[in-house]
Amino acid sequence: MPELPEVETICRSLRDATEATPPLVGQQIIGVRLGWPRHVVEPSAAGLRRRIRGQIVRDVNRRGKFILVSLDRDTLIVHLMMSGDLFLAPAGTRRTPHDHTIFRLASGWQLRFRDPRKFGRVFLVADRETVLERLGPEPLSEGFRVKQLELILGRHKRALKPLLMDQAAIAGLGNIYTDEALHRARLHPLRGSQTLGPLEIRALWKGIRSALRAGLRHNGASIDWVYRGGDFQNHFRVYGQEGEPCPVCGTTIVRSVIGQRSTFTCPNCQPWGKN
DNA sequence: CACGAGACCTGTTCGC
DNA sequence: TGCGAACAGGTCTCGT
Repeated sequence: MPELPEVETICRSLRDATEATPPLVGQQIIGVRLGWPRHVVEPSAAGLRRRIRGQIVRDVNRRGKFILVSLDRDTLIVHLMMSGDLFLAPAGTRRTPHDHTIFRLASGWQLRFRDPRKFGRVFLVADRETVLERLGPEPLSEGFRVKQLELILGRHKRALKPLLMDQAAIAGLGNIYTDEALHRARLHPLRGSQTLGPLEIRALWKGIRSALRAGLRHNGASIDWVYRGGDFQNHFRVYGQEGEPCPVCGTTIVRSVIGQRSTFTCPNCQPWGKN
């Protein structure tokens, strides 16, 4: 479930109290259960258990697709990968077989990392930059200007789609939002990054931001059995819409495979070969 | 440097 | 109904 809007939505839900759950900020971690120790990249499982005990959550933020839980001395970093979810639950609540990593809180609540496919990752580090240093810019930040996108596109000689999904180029885009952004920009995913004209670069910049903002407005997308909450899946223009009419021109959306990922395009709005 | 294939995992859905 | 294949929001590593 996790691209930038879904991860951001989860961060907000953890940071802020709701009628159902307390805020994570201010809570003290008193223990950890590691049902799938391979989730932990660093330090060792034993090191994580020892170091995290007693630390209080000071803030919850996001960088790219990473969730950053600021503690007194360290930062707990979680990457949800394909199937992860991070949420608060009362200690008494029954846990599913996929609630592998559980942080026990002094309040009696638990921070649970549920991850059926077990691809997710957990870090506990003093310097978060050791994990985040390779990430590209935040596409929704103030500083992300058309000029910066132009530089990124020009630095490489790659197809647009794999470049946009490269977290070192731009942080936060995944398979869904890349397709949605390219459709908004009316660009084919296989266009060479260095072949775009000024108007196309501006259109791509707008497309990226508007696709992400739309996702955020709907609290992200909930597709499979994973994730709850969001309903952006009901507003996809091309992703998963093979055989359906393009909402812009009515042409039938087609599916192809690019970089081993399903890719959805409108052949009319995003022509290939004719430009 | 750019790209494709394979690995890492489990669950759901689709076709026969 | 049953069973295997295909597929899933991500990233890493290896070979060309």
